[in-house]
Amino acid sequence: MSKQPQKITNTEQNGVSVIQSQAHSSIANSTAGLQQVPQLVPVSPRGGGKASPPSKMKKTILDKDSDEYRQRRERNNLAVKKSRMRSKQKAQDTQQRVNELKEENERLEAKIKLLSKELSVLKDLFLEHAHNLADNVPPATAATVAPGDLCNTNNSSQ
Amino acid sequence: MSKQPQKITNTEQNGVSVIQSQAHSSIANSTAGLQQVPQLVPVSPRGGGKASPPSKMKKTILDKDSDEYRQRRERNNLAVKKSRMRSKQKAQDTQQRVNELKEENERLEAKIKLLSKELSVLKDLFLEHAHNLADNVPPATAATVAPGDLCNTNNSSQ
DNA sequence: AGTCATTGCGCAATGC
DNA sequence: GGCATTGCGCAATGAC
Repeated sequence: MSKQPQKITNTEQNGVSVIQSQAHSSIANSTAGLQQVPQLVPVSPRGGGKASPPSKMKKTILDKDSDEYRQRRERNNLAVKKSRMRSKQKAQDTQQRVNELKEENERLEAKIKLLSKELSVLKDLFLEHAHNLADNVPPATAATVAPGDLCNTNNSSQ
Repeated sequence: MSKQPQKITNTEQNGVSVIQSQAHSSIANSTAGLQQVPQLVPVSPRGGGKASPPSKMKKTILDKDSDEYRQRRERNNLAVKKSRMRSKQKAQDTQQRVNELKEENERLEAKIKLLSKELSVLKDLFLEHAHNLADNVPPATAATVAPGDLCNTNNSSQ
């Protein structure tokens, strides 16, 4: 969201475009030789001889052709790649976890069904028996059971 | 500590795409007034009469300064952004799904525990009663129960 | 001050 | 032709 009718394409600095190149030297560009043309080197930060720490200015402009720059880039590229790989892996793992959990869920649900069934059978049996007893002789332990407590097949937890 | 980059995978943005040759050039881009050097025309990829549609050669080299090019880029950038947003959203959703499933899992597990408990209580009661009966009078329906079937609290599915 | 890790972004190739 | 995906490099920023 947000797009203006403008074709900006570049990372401009805070007002100072730091672009510099040229000198297509050799540097081991095993990657590829690039070259940019513009050469805009910002003047020194401040004509002053002093440098105030609490200041908030851009640091040394980075030289694109610098050896260090290239090295830094390369390292970062590597790090980026690593990071992305890891990120992707994680996403994949998460997805798999979902599948596993789903399976587990089904398993549990099946178990619940089974237990419920067992329970209901047992309860019915029990009730039936209790009736029989009541029909003939006064129950002994049967009455102790408190059927109301165990007879709710529909277990409602929260 | 890791490895050294040694691949020549480079598709730098600035430097044109290195399709299959080592042609690269181009310049930068800028936002404000920076001139570019739109002079970059890779030679024809195939030296031949070409003109065969079914051929698999690169098409006209794209001009960076072309209006259409810019437009195409802009569109793609938009699409990319959208795609990435969606991707991220999806990952997030998946993560949440994991959480939900985990919760559900716990719930189910608790329920199982409860049912198991109920079942065991009922069974014990039942057995006890059966014993009582056996002690006094020969059982009637109690024998029909086949305790072995219902007494495995530890339900082991597959 | 120095390093790696993350992240937004644009480019280009490629898959529909 | 067009959008969607994806890998990649760059740069800013975060976390040590």
